[in-house]
Formats: sequence, structure tokens, C-alpha cells
Amino acid sequence: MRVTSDRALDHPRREDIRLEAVLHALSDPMRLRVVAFLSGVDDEGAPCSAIDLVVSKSTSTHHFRVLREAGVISQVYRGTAKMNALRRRDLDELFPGLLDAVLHARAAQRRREGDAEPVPF
Amino acid sequence: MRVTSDRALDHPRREDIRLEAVLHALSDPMRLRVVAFLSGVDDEGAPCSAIDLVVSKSTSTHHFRVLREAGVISQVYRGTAKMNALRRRDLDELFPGLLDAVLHARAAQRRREGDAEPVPF
DNA sequence: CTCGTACTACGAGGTTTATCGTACAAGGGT
DNA sequence: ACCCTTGTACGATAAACCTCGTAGTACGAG
Repeated sequence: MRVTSDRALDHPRREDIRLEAVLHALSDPMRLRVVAFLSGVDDEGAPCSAIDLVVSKSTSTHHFRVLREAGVISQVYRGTAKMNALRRRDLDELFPGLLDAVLHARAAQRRREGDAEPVPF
Repeated sequence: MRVTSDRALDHPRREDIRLEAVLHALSDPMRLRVVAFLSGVDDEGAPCSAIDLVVSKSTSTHHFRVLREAGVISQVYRGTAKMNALRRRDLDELFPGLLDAVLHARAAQRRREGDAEPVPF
């Protein structure tokens, strides 16, 4: 993962990730959508702009920060972009099965509601 | 499950339970504690007073209501008490593995933090 | 150096939340 | 009937949250 800027971002260490914070981060539809999207992306991650939330840029920034501060995603600057990746390894180690259960639950709910779209997010 | 009062309480139907609402309900430490406690209780459920949250009665009522309205627990009057039970069957059917993952995650977190108490909640 | 892209910082608005205290209702036991 | 136990309703307060717009920074490309 090449970093082309030394601007640093605070991430909680794995052992400081709190279940309550993770659940809270996942309880927002926007953020759940981001997580679902990132779950289908490789370790390099994707820039914030890769997923079209239907909100303003500031709101988008806000949601990505909530996810980062909860320990759900990692963010790294690369040029003018900021790459976002799921902290799948950390989450799976801390809370085995949780992330998968949430992702499957969301997928199931979308199926039930006929929201299935060609894109998986 | 004997009901000794006809006072009715609104519960979402199973198909109306929303993942976001469930995750939100579970993202509060008090409520997570309630759920962990109820997971070790039979289908009859337990009265609100069975678990000692360290908050006022009104706050306690509030948390139980949030759990009920999210579809996480069911509540039934029985005499002066109100019996609370996890809607495990509904949740497991809608979101397989989610509840267990959350409960295990919480237990693991407590173990890591040395919060293990004799009581399992 | 200037421009465009990608994102941030700050502050504001409106909503929801967690908490409490007080006052009240419903039901069981004496 | 009268209490005691259990939980509710209502109103208040302070904090957190989601949303936005505007103004600004960092970086790469030309």
C-alpha cells in the first residue's frame, strides 16, 4: 500500500476497538453501504469518491471518519485521494463472524425488500 | 407464556425488523447487557427488575422500549411485572448468525478487558 | 505557477439520544 | 380497602448525531 503523503490519520489500535462503537458505526444505512462496498474491494481499498453516497461531500467525510474512528476501516492518503479499506483482519480476529453476519444480514434484507441492484452495494 | 393483563404493547412484525435498527439497539452498553442477560434466560423471559442496570427506572424503561421497538426483545405484561424475552427465533431467521456473533463478541471483549464476572452479563 | 480534483475544517440547523425526577397506573397480597 | 411492587408517562436537560454550505488545504498535471 503506497503512501504518497505523510499526513497521518488516527486509527484505533486493534485492541482498542470497541464492539459498541463498531455496532454504532454499522447502524447507519450510509455507512453500512460503504462497508458493503468495501467488502468487495481488495486490500488497496478505494477512494471515498468511488462510492456514490447521495449526500454532500462534508457528510460523506463525516461518515468515513466515524467508520475509521470506530476501527471499521483504515484510511491512507495517496496523492489527493484517500484510500479506504475494511479492517477485515482486525475485525475478524476481535469479533469472529460479526462482519460476515452483518454483511449477509444486509444482503438478505435487500433481497427481501426487492432492492437487489446489479451492483452489490 | 401466560398473560395476566390485556394491556398490549406494539412489536414490529418479524418481516418489519430492520437491520439498522437492530444494530443501533445493540450499540448501547446498557442494552447490550440486557440482551446478554436475556440470552441466558428461557422463553418465559425475565422481568425488567431481574437485571440491575445502574440507572434510574425511567432510563431502564426507555432502553427496554428501544429494544422492543427494534424487534430485539418481546415484552408481555404479567401481573405487575413485564416479562422480557429475546426474539431469538425471529432474529436468527432474519439475520442468521448475527445475534450469536454479537454475543460472542461481547463476551470476548469482556474477557480481554478482564471484566469477567461470576454472572454472565 | 496555476488549475482542477479530492477531501477537510468549521460552524450552524434540526433531530435524536440518554439521562433524570416526579407523578401516576395496574396488579397482587394482606 | 390499603399498601407495596413494578413499571409508565411526561417534561426537562445536556450531549450526540446527521446534514449541509462555505471556505480552505494538499497534491498532481499541465
